[in-house]
Amino acid sequence: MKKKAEINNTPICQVRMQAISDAMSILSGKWKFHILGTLMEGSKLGFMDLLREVDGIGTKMLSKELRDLEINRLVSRTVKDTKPVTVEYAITEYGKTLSPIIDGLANWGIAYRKSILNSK
Amino acid sequence: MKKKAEINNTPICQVRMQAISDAMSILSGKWKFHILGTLMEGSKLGFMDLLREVDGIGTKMLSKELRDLEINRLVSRTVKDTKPVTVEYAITEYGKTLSPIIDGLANWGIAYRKSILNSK
DNA sequence: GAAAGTAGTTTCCTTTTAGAAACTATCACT
DNA sequence: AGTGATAGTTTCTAAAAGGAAACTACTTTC
Repeated sequence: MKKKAEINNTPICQVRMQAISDAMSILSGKWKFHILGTLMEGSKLGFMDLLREVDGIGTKMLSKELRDLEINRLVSRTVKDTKPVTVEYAITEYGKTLSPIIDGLANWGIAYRKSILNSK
Repeated sequence: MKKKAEINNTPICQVRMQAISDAMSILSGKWKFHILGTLMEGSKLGFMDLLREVDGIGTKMLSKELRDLEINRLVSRTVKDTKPVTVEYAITEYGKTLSPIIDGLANWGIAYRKSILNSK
């Protein structure tokens, strides 16, 4: 005689689900992981550097994604008073806490490719 | 005199980036993690069970997301020849390999909430 | 003074994603 | 014969995401 949700009704599950939604809303979009991954490799990159490194991205998306990441304190933006004004984007200490997740995702993706090749 | 991408031009980085794209394309969408998380808690659930457990999802999305997960071998679908036909959805062994990632994401999301509260 | 590099913004358009509601189809119970 | 449960599909629509190209604005170099 169960009509309502049972499994996901526990407070622990609801907190977990909410946490996953939070994390995904911050990391969603086509480019976030690529930008973060690039900044984790080579710290302190300019806008044009990122535009070259992140294959396929355009200025509008790069600008928007960097703003999102900055708002969430995962990336820092520093304007330098150089001759032609330059901007330094870098990953923050807080942003670095994502690296286990990014590594996990990358390794899972690599294993996934292998499992497809092996299953043929 | 660098004009082209340097960091992400290494084969290792390209494989990593591709792997992240692969993983995200499989796990993208609003509901995948919720469905997987639910199936990890309570194995063997029917369509209507999932509809009740996954708060807010509709039949169209549930059906579509389950199909995607099944195609990627993360979820199994078994039709039982019961009186009114029932279907059992369960997470596969392969799907379970995602649990460290889901846990990582959940824990990061929980920490993120806390960091926001503390920074006030 | 024209070209090229810095860092973006704006506009317009297409594609993708998601949701609500209605519908199909089968079976059991009353 | 009507109600309610199973498991979906279909249609129509709205909102979000993404991209190409043009544009701003400033500076240095040729």
